[in-house]
Amino acid sequence: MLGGDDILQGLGYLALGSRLKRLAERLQADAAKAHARMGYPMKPAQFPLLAALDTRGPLTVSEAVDALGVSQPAVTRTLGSLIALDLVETERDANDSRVKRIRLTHEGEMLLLRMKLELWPAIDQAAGSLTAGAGGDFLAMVGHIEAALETQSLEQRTIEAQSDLRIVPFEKSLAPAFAEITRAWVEDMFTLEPEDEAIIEDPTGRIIDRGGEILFVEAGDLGVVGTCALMPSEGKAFELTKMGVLARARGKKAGAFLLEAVLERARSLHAKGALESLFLLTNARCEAAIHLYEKYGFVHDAAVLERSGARYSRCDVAMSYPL
Amino acid sequence: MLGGDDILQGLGYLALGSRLKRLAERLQADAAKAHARMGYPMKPAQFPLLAALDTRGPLTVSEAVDALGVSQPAVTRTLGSLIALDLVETERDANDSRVKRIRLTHEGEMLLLRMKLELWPAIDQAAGSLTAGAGGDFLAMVGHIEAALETQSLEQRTIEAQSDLRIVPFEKSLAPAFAEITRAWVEDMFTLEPEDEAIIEDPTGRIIDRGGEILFVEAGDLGVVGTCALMPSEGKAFELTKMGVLARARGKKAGAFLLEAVLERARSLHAKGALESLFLLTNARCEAAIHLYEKYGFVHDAAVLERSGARYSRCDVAMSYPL
DNA sequence: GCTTGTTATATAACCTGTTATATATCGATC
DNA sequence: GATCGATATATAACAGGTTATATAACAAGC
Repeated sequence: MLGGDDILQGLGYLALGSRLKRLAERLQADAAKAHARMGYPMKPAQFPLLAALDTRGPLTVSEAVDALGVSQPAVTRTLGSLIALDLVETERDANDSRVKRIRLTHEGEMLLLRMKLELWPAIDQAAGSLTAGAGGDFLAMVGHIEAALETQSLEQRTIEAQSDLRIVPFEKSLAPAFAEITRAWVEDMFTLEPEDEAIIEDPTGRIIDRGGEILFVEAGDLGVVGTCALMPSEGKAFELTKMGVLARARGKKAGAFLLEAVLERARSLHAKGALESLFLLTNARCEAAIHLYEKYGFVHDAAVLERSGARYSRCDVAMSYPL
Repeated sequence: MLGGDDILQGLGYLALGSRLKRLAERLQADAAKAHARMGYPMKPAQFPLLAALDTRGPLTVSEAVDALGVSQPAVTRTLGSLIALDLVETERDANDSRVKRIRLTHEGEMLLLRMKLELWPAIDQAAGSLTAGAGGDFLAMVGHIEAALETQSLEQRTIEAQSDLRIVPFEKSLAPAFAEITRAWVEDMFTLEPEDEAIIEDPTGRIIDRGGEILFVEAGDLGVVGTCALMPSEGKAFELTKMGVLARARGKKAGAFLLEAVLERARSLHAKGALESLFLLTNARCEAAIHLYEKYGFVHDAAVLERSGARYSRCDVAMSYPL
């Protein structure tokens, strides 16, 4: 059924919801087939309610909601379909006419008796055999996850796991931020050269319109605090350039976050055939930056230095990124 | 969210489908919340397709079906919603105009880039924390189950795990079978007494109409091969009686199966207040039967023998069932 | 070159879950 | 005892999965 390798598996925990849903659909479809084969007039969504009535005796709608852990409309609908099959019946409570008490009919009890003896043990055994040899008690793990979700929702856990860094793509209104950030770090360590000026003045013309990209990183309340560009060079070679993060955002790993994003874009452009090679030019005094570049896979490349190093007088280090 | 104890947990593997569905709904709902919080215009069902396009490049609809493991209409619908959001676009294949190739738009690529960096690692980590300490690798187990399902469907496994025994409740057309089975075993070991004759002649009047029950067991091609009755006695005491299985069905455990069903009915009647006590009368020569009764919880009871033993001359053993 | 089966995608109808909201009744308070 | 918030159930609309079937284009054989 699953042809080739499975994308959902590759996504790890991210796609767990989709994956469990897919698995659940299959299990329910097979359970429905088994019930149909035995001639039981039931849909799989109905038997949790039947089972609840069997083990707990008559229940009100609210009690059933509580016992099954599904929404109240889900119970109301299932109830309707079971009444249509004459398997359950309802009566209003004598004391409180809002509440409806659900009980099995005799027919329902007999059907349930047959299912419990004839089919359910087989399904239970079959499902058990699916998980056998999987290296643990699957039901217990599902129970553990349900309990963990009760303690703290996935959404809450996500918020806690999340950093406040955001990626923002270039748009005209961000041109001043691009200039400001670039000026800040260049003037801090070097002096602004004509090449810098030209790019800062017209990022749209020099980068965007020529097929390049500029990304920004935003750090929560601090707003845009960093930028980095992929600028087309000779042929399909691109230069990673103008990477800088404002001093006030140090320590938030904004640089690494931004570099990751830019490299992701470079790989995507490479996959589309728009980009064939990627290099960068820098200066040996930028130790932290060079360390970061190395960490993300850039390698020192003398050939690049020779070919393009003359663009900036400050440039004495060149690196390229293996694609 | 789950009030009190959870019926689905109590059902074991039987309700695994419903339970996984419930869990998946929660995970997807939380993932949707997280995406909404970040301002991404996406529904959780869409991101498997986006992720597939991201990691595999442009895909045809069929390739996406294959990669995601969902049905083709599901992909077609998701595709429609992503096109409406301008995140993907399609083009007809040049060679085969039936096939539609899906690719990310630039906007889609940028959104995906942001999600991949800003949110997905947090969701992945959060979901991972849910399963931490559950005593095993949950993802690996899910993968194992998926693989096991590929090998053999749950339905096939169910068929193999199933015996061919069935329970059939009384109806008029089964009165002759009731008589035949009862005659067979009584006449085999004893002689038919007036009490036997009366019940055999009119099971409806003597048992059913008085609130009793008669169940039959059917063994595949052999048809109905056994029966057993719950007959109202004094007050709310019931007698388990006329239990017999035809010789040709020996070795299929039909007796145990039937007894289980009858006791289930007795417990149900007890829960409703219709039955207060249950006893049976037999003869010491019926060793196999007595052994079975003991196995299922009946205990020898001299008081019962004294009170009701006179009904049959063959009776020298009485037992009662603790409720 | 027409027919006929196969393949790729689209559409329809249904299932079962959800959330949001309506309705009816209860219970408590003024 | 009228009102008003809370509670029990019903209804409506939507989400995302399914199966079954329709439509269009390709491919192969006569």
